[in-house]
Amino acid sequence: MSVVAVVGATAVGKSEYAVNLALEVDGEVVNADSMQLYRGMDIGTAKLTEAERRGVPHHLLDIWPVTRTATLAEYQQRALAAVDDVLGRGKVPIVVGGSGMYVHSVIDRWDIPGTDPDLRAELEHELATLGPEAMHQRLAKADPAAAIAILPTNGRRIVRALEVVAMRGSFSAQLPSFDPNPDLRIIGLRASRDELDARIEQRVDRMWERGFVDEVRRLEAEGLRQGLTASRALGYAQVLAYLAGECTEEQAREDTIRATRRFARRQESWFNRDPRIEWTGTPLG
RNA sequence: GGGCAGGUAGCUCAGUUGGUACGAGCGUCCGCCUGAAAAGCGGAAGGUCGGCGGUUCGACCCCGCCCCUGCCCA
Repeated sequence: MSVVAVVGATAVGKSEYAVNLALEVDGEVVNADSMQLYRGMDIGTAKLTEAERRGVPHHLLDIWPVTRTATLAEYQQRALAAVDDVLGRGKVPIVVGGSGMYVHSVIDRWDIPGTDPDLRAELEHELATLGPEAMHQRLAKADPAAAIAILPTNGRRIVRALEVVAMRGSFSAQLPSFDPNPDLRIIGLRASRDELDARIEQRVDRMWERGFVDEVRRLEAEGLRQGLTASRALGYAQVLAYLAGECTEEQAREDTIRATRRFARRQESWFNRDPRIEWTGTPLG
């Protein structure tokens, strides 16, 4: 095997599974979790501690400050470099994460158009003033196929489509292709709904026990609130709301559990589409 | 014991001057996803409108009694 990916819903046990696998096959972990990319976001992202990594090298953890806006193009570039580096040393890259798109950007080597900050800002502004319908109509003229694939209510995706149209002339709205690559194995971890929900609740409780609120407070001082991507992370967004006096701490905790559950459902529905995934139950632990 | 407010979807609440519940948000379920994705978005399922009786052609909306909740007065 040349590349392995470990995917699945949050809190299902991917990180631990990956370490075991790495020890078994002489592999190294390449992170594909969009939020573990951020420095200082440890408790809330359930980042493995140094000890828990048991000597297995982990790549792409803590590479960005919380103020940095994540871009998939940049992540992909670094992740592919990490994968190639691991392969070059004769080890097995194990791509681990619950961010479906991040995982696929690596294992399927998508061609990503990148982003133009000025153009993006302009389109965002137009979206705010004109509304999504008007923007959707414009997209319909520029790239009819894209307009059909994107709902008129989904402002964010309309903006991105218009951005790509401006940069590349068209936004090919095609379904992601799952190339069957014999050198690639994708392992999907899965647990029953009840078990997963219980694990999520446990994880959030443990976050609080370990001082999650203080972690958020610390990151807030480092500019977390201004970070476009990081400030929206599960748990962090809720605690920021609490710190701003918008809700009680207990509400923040409950909201975090709820939002995480919802996220897990979305992850399941995302990964269910990929026929290459070899599903397996969670190993005990 | 008396007064007031309220009992409508799993939760919080709208609503109908009596004519098939127009519901909303949240939750739940299902799905989308070409990249800010732990984000964004779409669809669906859920209601004997507290109970019983009465008035009426017809009541969730009117009347009576009862039950429950909260507040106030004794």
